[in-house]
Parts: sequence; C-alpha cells; structure tokens
Amino acid sequence: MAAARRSDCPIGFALDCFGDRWTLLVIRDLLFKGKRRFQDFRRSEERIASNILAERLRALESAGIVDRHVAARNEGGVTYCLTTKGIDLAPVLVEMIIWSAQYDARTAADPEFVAAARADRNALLDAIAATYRADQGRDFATS
Amino acid sequence: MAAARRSDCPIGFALDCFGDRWTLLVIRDLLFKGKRRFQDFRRSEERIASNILAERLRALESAGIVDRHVAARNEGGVTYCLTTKGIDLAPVLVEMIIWSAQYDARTAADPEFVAAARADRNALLDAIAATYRADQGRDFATS
DNA sequence: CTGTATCCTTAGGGATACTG
DNA sequence: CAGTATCCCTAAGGATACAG
Repeated sequence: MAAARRSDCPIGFALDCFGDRWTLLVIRDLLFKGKRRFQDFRRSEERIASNILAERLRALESAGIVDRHVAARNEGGVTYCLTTKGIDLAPVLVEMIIWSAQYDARTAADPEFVAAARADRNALLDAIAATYRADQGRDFATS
Repeated sequence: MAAARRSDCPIGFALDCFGDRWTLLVIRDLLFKGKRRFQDFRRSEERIASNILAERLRALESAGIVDRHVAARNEGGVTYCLTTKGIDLAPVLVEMIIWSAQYDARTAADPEFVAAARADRNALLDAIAATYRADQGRDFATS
C-alpha cells in the first residue's frame, strides 16, 4: 500500500516514511510525550481523526518504526512503542525542534531542552533514548 | 496563503514550513546539489510540475528560507538561494540522510558523507555551510 | 477502548498550454 | 528562461456512526 518511491534519494526515502502532515506528530507523541495508546494520540492538540490515525499507525508498524503490543486481558488495551529504528529518528525531531525554537516566536519549545541540545547533543540524545526505554515519557518538547 | 497552524508545537511549526512532499526536495537541491535556477529544480529526479515548484518557491521566500535574486540582464535569469534560516535546516536534512542511509538499502547516500557526519558532525555542518556560501554546491547527498 | 466502515469534501497535485 | 493559467483528478483528510 506504500506509494511507489519517487527516487533513491535518502531525503526522498525519509519523506516516503514520514513526510506527511501527521506521522511525525505521532512519533513526537511517542518520543517526547510518553503517549502509548490510541486514545492518547487522538487527544493530542492537533486532533487527528481516528481513521487517519489507524492508518498511520499501521504504516509505521509496517515500516518497522513502531511496534504494536496487545496487552494481557487484565492489563487492558493495545499499546504502541517505537522500535530502535523509530528511536533513531530522535535526532531528526530534535533538529526540527531546535530550528523552530530559533525561528518561531510562538513555538513552545522547552528552553532547557534547547540549551541541553546545544551544549551536548549526544548526551541529550542518549538521555532521550534512555528515558524512552525506561518508558517514563517525560515531556521534552513543550512546556 | 499559508494554512493556519495547527498547534504551537515546534514539530508542528516545522511541518507547517516544509512538511509536504516537495519543499524539502527543493531545499535539498539548494543545499547539496548546487541548484539555483527554476529549470534546475524542474530537472530533478522527482519531476516537480512547474506550477507546484513556483508555489513552493514563493512559500519558501515568504517564510524567509529562500531569497530570490533577479540577475542583471546580461547575467540572465533568476536565481534562488538559501538564507541563513534556510542553511540552518542543514542539520535536519543531515539527520534524515543518516537515518535513511542506516535503514534503507536502496538509498544512495554517499558513504563518505555519512562517515564524516558520524565522526564529526559539527565539522561537517560547518563544511556544508561554508561550501554553500562559497556557492560551489558539491553533491553531498547522492553519489 | 481500539479500531472499521462510510460518506463526502477539499486541497494538492499532474498535464498541458501559454506568456513576457 | 521563468514562470502563469487552466483544467482535471485523485488521494488525503474530516465527520460520523458503529462494531468487537
């Protein structure tokens, strides 16, 4: 169901994976907002429709960026989490956040986050991955 | 003509600026392929239509990411170049290239480029900016 | 709660022709 | 060469209802 890729360019490939108006927001929710459930994503500020969300999650799963887990009955519900391939998108998102923080006055990026990124980017990325893996989902992206 | 922004999230802002199927390819052409002219962009592998290209260039200009220059008559033509704000998108593109190089076998990223990025990312970004400003437009992104 | 299923609307995009 | 102007069309997205 994936659209035919338009070129062998790495930028083009990345665009094919997450170059639409919704996918990166879902990844943001996973990476920075600790969201794991369908309804969590739906409640995000941007108000994604349920059919669109379902489709994006399926696409992300089939791209190997997200894992879908069906919890035991008594646990309730379905959860999504990033694979390593998904966590490896953190640098892309971080650079986008830094760029927006620099050029958009209205952007609600955490100044501490940006300062940390500039001071020691590798340490920040390690921290993000560690935090993600610890499943604590601190909200880095917005105050 | 810019669509209303959907949120104050920095990721959302970035998406509003270049989160479509074409804009980042134009920026790629400027940043890594030394392209400066309308027809250059049109000749890119992905074959953008002239009306779409014109619209994206206008949007990029009005976002302050690209500057439009009308050369003297004897110089011929119109050229586009990145502003500082546009050059500052290099980190985003670089991370996308690294990610694609890691996860897509078909991607035609220059191994030297990726190695340089991993070895000393800041040096690479400086080199990109310097090369860009020197207007040499070496082709970093693809072999 | 996690999705499907429909229906409908619109914006984005392709093709093509044309202009200064 | 650097775009406009049209026309057309489809895929992407919103609303809503509902199923397991």
